[in-house]
Amino acid sequence: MQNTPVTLKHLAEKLKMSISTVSKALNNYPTINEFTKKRVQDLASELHFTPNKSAIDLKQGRSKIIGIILPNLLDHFFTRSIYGMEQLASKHGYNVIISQSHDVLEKEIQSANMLLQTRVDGLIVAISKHTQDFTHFNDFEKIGTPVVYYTRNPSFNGSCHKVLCNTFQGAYQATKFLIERGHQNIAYLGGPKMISFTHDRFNGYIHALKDHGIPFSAELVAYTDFDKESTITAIKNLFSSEDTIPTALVAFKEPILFDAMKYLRSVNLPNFEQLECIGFGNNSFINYFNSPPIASIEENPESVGENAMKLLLQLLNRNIEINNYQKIQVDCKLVVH
Amino acid sequence: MQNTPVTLKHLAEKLKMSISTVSKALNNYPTINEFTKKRVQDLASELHFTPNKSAIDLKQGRSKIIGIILPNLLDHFFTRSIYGMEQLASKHGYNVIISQSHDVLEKEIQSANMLLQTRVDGLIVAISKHTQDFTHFNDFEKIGTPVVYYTRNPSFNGSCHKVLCNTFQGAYQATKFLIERGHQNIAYLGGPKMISFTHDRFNGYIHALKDHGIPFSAELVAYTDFDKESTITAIKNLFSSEDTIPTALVAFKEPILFDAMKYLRSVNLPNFEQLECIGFGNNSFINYFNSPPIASIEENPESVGENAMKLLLQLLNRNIEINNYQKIQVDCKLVVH
DNA sequence: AACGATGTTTCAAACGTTTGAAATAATAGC
DNA sequence: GCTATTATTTCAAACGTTTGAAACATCGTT
Repeated sequence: MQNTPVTLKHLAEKLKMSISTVSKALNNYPTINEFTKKRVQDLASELHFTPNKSAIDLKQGRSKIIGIILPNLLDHFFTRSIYGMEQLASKHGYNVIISQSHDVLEKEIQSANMLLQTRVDGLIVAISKHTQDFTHFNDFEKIGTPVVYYTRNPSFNGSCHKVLCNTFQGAYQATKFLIERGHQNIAYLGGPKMISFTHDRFNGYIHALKDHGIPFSAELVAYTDFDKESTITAIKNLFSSEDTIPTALVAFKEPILFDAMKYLRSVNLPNFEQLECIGFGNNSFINYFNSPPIASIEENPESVGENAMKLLLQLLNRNIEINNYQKIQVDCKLVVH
Repeated sequence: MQNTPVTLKHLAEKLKMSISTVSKALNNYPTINEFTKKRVQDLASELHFTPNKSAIDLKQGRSKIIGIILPNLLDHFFTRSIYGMEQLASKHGYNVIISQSHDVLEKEIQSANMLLQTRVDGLIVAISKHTQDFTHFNDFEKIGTPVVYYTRNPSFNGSCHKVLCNTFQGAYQATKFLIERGHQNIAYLGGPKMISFTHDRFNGYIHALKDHGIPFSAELVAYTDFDKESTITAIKNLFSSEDTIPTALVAFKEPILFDAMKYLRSVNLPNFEQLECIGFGNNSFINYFNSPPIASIEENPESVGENAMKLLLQLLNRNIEINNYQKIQVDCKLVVH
């Protein structure tokens, strides 16, 4: 009933050899005699020796930890992206620490400081929607810790590494799909204007219209701030004009779309059953919907996460120079239900 | 453009004082002159001094980190429970490291070892569904690190700390609710038999029937292994007998319930619209369902998480002796939709 | 018997902190 | 002007590792 962890020193004393021999034996140094190695390793596993990570990290000046800061864990996009990151990280001997900002700048700064103290070897971050100032992230780069931004595109131009969803392409594809199904009046329901990709998505929508010779109508576009009331207001606007009643809808994010559809059903929109909707997300619960959206724009979060981690690992291995800023886009995929 | 983190030594040299003075000034020791403190603190923040956590942890023999091992982050139960844990932990100066086992024993052991090396101060764990052997967790207690099991009840009896959902009470309430709405043929769709609370839930169901004088019928009970096929088989069984067609259903977990409802709708079950269902979970997407279950059993994961963390903190502060094993149950709440 | 060569182990410093004890400085009392 | 007291700073060891350099052991050559 030992109450304190076994150390190299303990092992050394029991085996009557020096600490360095024990250390080297455990790390399989070629200069150490094979028989000695066996003796050491046997005792180590017998006593459940577990090296003290703090000591190693301190000595080595690295932590083998990747920090991840993201808004929250309730959005499946993020949890799925974590999956991609973790897989790759652990394959390269890194662990991850996840910290939620809850989309609050204050908390994001706290998380950053925590990870700075932890001396993470690298940082992957989906910034909060309020982040305009980036000094809390610059601190990492100042000490040589690479930072990769993902999903949420920071507002400064160029001088950072980023991995983004090709959200333009996603919106384009969805719009095109609806056009090809014969729709002319396709509405676009956008998200908060402060989020970077709100505009990219809008552009995808616009370009698809243009490429197919469909005139753009401002009456078919509205924005919501994510909350239910604001979504309903937007939807009311979209469906209020006499001449251009939407027959299809592309929405910024599925929960918004669901709110919209629920509302439209509740007010008995004429031709509700004919209305064809597509949102970003591909939420797994769509399977259970009674009248699901016709398709979803799958953003492949696992792949986004994996790409972000891959880039970070390349930066850590100096396969890519830290100031050779990269921008990677991961394509979306239209999933028809 | 400094490329290495600022240390106490740097500060000491710049200020021409000893490292200990700097350290004590930053830690606000009463013996240090106020003016000195100010000088030190000013320079520290000017140079963005960030203490090296590895060094502190090593010196202090603790990490101020709580390890959390759980099956996955895709289940909202777990992400919501994390919220409760994190809140409380950070209030007490602890950070958390989350590690997913993906319900695979192998990965759970890996996670445990990682956290053991990290020398977490405490561990909270929802065991994988295959965990029978607990040696990888006993290693923590051997070195005095308290372990709290939550949600998933380990199979050994008594000698561990645990925080569980009062899943018996949840099932009881749901069943009672259905009885009071006039149902006599209430089916129970259970989960995998290896998961501890499958049986507790069944017992809740049984006791509610008994307390209200409704005879138990084995034909109204079936089990699924979580996958869709197995759920459908179970549902077929439940609805196959002539005399006892269920008019209500209590299900082990909402996704299972959704699969079941989807199937029943697809085969045009007579009186499908009258069928009243309740599942464990209270998934937020139920809001968007066209014909939602009549109610949900809300397991209050935030509260479960918070209670687990609270217990762990009490163990860390020695407000509760480590071998004074605690069992805490958190009540469920029936949410009518 | 002395000499390398080779194989194996140990020494000792370092990583960045913390902290009790010791040293020094400043001040007051007489 | 000396001592006692108090305020402030510094010393030095320690936490558990890693690792290049140095030390030691063994053995075959000549």
